[in-house]
Amino acid sequence: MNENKRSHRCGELRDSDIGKDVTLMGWVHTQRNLGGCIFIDLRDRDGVTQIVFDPDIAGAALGLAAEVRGEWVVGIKGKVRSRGKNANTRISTGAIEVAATELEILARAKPVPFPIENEVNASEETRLKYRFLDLRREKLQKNFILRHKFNQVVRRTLDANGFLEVETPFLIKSTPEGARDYVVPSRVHQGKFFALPQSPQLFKQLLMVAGYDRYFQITRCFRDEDLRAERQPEFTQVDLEMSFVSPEDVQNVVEGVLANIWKELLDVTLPTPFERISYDDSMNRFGVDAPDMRFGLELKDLSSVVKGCGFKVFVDTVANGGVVKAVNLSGSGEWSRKDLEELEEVVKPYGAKGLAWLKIKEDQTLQGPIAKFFTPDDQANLKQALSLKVGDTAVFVADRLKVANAALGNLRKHVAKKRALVAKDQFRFVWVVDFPLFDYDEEAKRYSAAHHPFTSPKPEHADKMLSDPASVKAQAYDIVLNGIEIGGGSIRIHDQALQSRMFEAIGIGDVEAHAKFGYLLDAFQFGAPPHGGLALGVDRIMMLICGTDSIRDVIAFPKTQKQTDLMLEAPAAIDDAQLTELAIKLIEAKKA
RNA sequence: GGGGUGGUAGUUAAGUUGGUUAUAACGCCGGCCUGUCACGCCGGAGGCCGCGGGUUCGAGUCCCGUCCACCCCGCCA
Repeated sequence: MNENKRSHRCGELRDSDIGKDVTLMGWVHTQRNLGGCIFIDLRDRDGVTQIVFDPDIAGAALGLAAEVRGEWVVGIKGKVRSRGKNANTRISTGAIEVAATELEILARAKPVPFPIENEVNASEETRLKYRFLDLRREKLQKNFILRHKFNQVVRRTLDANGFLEVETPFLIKSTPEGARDYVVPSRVHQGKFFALPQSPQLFKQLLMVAGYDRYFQITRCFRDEDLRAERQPEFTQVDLEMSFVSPEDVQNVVEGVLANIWKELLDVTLPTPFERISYDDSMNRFGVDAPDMRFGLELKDLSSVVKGCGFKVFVDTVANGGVVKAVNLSGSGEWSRKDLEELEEVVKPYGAKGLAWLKIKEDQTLQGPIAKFFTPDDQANLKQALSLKVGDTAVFVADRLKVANAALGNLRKHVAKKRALVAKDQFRFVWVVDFPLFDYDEEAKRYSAAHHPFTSPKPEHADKMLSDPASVKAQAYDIVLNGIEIGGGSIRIHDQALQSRMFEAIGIGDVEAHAKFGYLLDAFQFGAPPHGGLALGVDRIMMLICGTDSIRDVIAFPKTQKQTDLMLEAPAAIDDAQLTELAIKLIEAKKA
């Protein structure tokens, strides 16, 4: 075994290989010493093969095999033979075993802190500290094999569509809008800082100006915001941009990419084109801008129905400009008082002050704490508006529109999950289109860009940008899968005058705009083609493909919720010499 | 920044109204065992009960603070 060469991988041998002399190398998954003979399950990322050390043929290797422990790295030579009726049907190589004649210990291993098995027993903390061991688990290896394939399909498909892969810089300039930037000090220019890109947005637009029509990149983006189960401080996007296109052109390309991915990774044929829903419809019917349309439980606005009823909370809310929205929970089973109290807890984090409910009794009358406030006429109207039948339960939130939508929109997702209303392996893609161009920032008392400030308004709305910003729709679109936003994009502004008007609308003056984005505005003076694009969130898509709830299962070396790396113990202090070189002095440095 | 859940042996967990020597499983170490595949059987070692205070005759258990992990809200153009 001097050459360190394998003849096969550990998932490869079949009964057609019986009789062959083979060399396998890998990790000792388990060792079973029966006294006379010893079995070793040898593992690599390809699979597991049973090695048997038979005293009749193993010779000196038998004694060595007795010493071997879990996760040692070994090489073995031997002959493939049938396991006959001892075959193991649970592994791909189960029909055969290798009768070893030689064993070489390539690396010993300390006892591992947790077993290398698919069923995760160890805590997240332990797993992250020993990430290189966690990554040995078959489940994670499968995820990263799929992620590799994802990248291959993206590159192949976009290449076939005439896209060029171009790399853009990581050390760039901090921008005022958007998320918090990660910042890198400059040694050469003391007191000045680079920022890491939140996305390659401006570069891809400059590439369009440069004539590199149809650009793409699979690239890292950095945002210094707090984490969630589906959010990491550095994450990966498939970023793409095209010139001389409509939103539909971009959407077609993206549908083609996603269809190829689902076909090749999951053998699922996606029906195209995907469904489309307007932002307004999505908010009205589902309460959120990323609707999960795999199940019903749609929201209904009952403001006009209840504005004259006897329930003061509803009446006052509507009179003060709020809304009363409701969801008929029919089709999700019986709801006890205790269940409904739990739902109230679901809704509270979104600012809802309470969750009213009504049930329809056998005799068609309403039951519930608020039932007495409704006249027979009101009751009839409610029943009709919510399509309430005997046995149904409806829940109500009365609040500002934003709160009512968020509360009930997330409640319906919660109910669907809890009551298992969604069939497994269902993929419902939908385009959400006609987003508003602006958001009103209630704290700053001004409008800000809903998507980003380079998003083009719908042409017919462009003249209302300053006079009636709230009504302006953007040529912006998100792609949503099963209620999760997996990508978004827009047609961009390519006209310098329009771009200036956009900055004006969001309160960025000429001077500031030129200071921050001068290079883009300059570029627009030298022949900018109409262009648009989109970015896909690779990590979130991989979560859905791999069927996991944690983004850490699809990122090889992820960070904790507090943005640390438990394996590297990063971030870490740097020494004084480095600080001096950067001309940085720490103030009130929190002791690590 | 706020809310919630958790932290006890290498790992995962149990630990009663505060009360003698803190349990179990897996793993680890030693012994036996020739068809196992979660091998089996016998024996053994292994503890800063996250950390720091406090209450108490006495704290894994009660109180205060703090650190870490996870989930959620805010935040994420």
